[in-house]
Amino acid sequence: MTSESSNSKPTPSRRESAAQDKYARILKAALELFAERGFHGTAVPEVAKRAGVGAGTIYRYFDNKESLVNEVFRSSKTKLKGYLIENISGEGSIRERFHHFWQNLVRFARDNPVDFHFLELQDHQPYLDAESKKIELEVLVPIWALCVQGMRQGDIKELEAESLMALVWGAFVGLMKAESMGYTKATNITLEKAEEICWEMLASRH
Amino acid sequence: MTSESSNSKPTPSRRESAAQDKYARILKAALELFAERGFHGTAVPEVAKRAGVGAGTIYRYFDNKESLVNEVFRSSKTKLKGYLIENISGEGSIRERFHHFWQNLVRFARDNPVDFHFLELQDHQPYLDAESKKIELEVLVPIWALCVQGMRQGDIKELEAESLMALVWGAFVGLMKAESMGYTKATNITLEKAEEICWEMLASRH
DNA sequence: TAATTCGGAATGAATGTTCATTCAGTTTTG
DNA sequence: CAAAACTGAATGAACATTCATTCCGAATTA
Repeated sequence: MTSESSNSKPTPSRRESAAQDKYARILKAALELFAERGFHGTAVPEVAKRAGVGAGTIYRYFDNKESLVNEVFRSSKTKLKGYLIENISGEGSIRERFHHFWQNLVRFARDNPVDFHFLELQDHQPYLDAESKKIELEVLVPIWALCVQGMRQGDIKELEAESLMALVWGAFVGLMKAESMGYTKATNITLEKAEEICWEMLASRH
Repeated sequence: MTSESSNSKPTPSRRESAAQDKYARILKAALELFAERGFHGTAVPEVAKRAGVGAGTIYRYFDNKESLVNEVFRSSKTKLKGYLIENISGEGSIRERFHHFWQNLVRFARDNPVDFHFLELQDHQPYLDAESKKIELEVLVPIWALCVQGMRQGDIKELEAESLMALVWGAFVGLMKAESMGYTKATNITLEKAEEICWEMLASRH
């Protein structure tokens, strides 16, 4: 987006790397504030302050506030997508693949609590643009595939895949939300049990 | 809050009932807009317009915007609480009582989609006052009691009740959210299956 | 190499807008 | 008619965005 010589230079000149760094800092600051206070609750100059740049600088990297939040959203979703595809599309039983999926999800939430909070605890619909919606779907594809194959093999219940996914994903989010609200502590033990419990949601009886 | 004779007559003078009506209209308009655009995304004069009152009138009934959103929150939570306690605290097997709980939840979401959306699809934490937080907990009590008794009887898995509740509640919310995003349709059939699936989350293996 | 020039990047005060809240004047009620 | 309720234009604060100016690394010169 920011630097990027057409094809020639692999030397990222001091100026170029400063720009990359600045872009990243703005994105990070925006993520943190949006996660904490929501889109409308966050003032652009606050983002600038946290990123350590002038307010005007943000508009050199992003068209406007809405485009900023969309890039934040895509960045977080892409990160999530990266976590979720690990080990998933591969071999192994459906149960094993579900185990990988679950672990990936836990790992993502643990490694990136702010991204997770931003992605799940807000209603993004009103400002998402087409590209963001596309990425949103891409994230679901590998999980959907897992469900469908599981059904074909008879390991997973015969129910609309979308609904099953929503139940499992919702359960996980519910648990994380309960933790962030201080109702419970998502220990390793709890998460392992939750995995088993959620698997039972999917697993067909025998 | 608004009228309220110190102790004497329940004769709701024309003025009093007009006031009650106005109060209700403001609350309803605020709920709708907060559900749709969030707290910060909603302008007070918009609420006034939708309620069909002057902007200043809102401040005769509510101290400020934050107190308004808290009253909306309490109103919705109280409504939810009303639905949830029906048939729950009574007799019957744990499974039957779970069935009632589930039906109450479905009924609430069906009868009050806007309240449901408002309650579940927002991050309220930042503006909730003490009384609102208190009501939030009250809603959970009967469900918590169900879990605990179920565990004592050996019908429900031995896991922190808070975590189990979070999983089931989250699963339901996930399903509703998927529907509101157009990923799936929460038909009666789907909801019945979802009930069975969620019960299996709770049920101890014999 | 040291001095000078150059152009895009960065800045933050300035701008016009939107918002929560107030209040002076008007209407309704009893 | 006095008191209370209501109204929406007015107010000042906060906001998103702009833009005249400054800054800085690199290219050019000597």
